[in-house]
Amino acid sequence: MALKHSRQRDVIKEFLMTRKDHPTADVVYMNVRQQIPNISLGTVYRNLTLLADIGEIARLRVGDGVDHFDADTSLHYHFICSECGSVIDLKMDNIDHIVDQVNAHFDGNIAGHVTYFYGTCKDCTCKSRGLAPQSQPTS
Amino acid sequence: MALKHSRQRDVIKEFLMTRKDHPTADVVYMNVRQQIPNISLGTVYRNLTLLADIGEIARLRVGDGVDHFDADTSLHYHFICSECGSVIDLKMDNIDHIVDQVNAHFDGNIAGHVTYFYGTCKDCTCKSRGLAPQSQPTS
DNA sequence: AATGAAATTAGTAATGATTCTTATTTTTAA
DNA sequence: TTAAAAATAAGAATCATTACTAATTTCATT
Repeated sequence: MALKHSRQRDVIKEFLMTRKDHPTADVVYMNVRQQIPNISLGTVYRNLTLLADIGEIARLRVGDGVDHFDADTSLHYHFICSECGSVIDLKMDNIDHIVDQVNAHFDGNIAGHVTYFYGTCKDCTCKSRGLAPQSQPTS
Repeated sequence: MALKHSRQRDVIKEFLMTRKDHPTADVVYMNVRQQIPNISLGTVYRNLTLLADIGEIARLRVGDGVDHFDADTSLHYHFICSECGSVIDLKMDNIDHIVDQVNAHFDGNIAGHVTYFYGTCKDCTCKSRGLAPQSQPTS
């Protein structure tokens, strides 16, 4: 099944490249409709899956029950805010060495690992201290 | 809302303690029905969630779209076989030190991290080599 | 440029895990 | 014993995602 060009896929990929906040399929759908109003949600899902399968984008599973997508496929790690749910890129060294610790006691083939960090992001930490960065009512 | 005793919850917890393969809610449901035939799937979900919330069991999200549950709440890591989907306990040292690397470049509060390993388990590695441990047809 | 097979799409139905609702039953403190 | 609070069974609802299908688009070959 040779890949054929599609405008829908182009627009999806281009949108994702403009965002560094790791949007969900639904967010991609809502934004891409500004350029292709009658695009189908199924088309968004299919193309996100296809792009992830061929390695052009990354699918992020961060435990919130919804898949996130990232146009940056370089090795990096993510932080998920437990309060607002935002997914933030982290600057840190490669930690693949942790796999070595597993190999020492494990029969089987380790292909890799998934690691993400969670806690409270800067904005939510400020808010909970009553130092809301913008004017936001305390909910 | 003071916790009240319930046989359903007891049986669910007891079942989970007999298993080290991290069953899903549905597997818990099917097994627990042998002791409480008319237990409801909703009751299983509610109690698994409750037990996880009070820390008596752990909820595992391993990226396969289904929650797994573990009666062993001590710190340990898991391996997920990409072929058969089994979730296996790993023996390895605490790797919480990886959080230190994040703190160096991150404004916000890191509460912890989620790490799991994936690849091919021992059994599936053997099978793919044509060394099926039991008599299994090549699919 | 025309042809046609393969790929893609829009629209919609289906799926599957999980949560919610409600009327009924169970627990337990007083 | 009683009654309020908690828990339950059964089923409906939700939500993300996938599957289906008929129509459209792509593109290598005429």
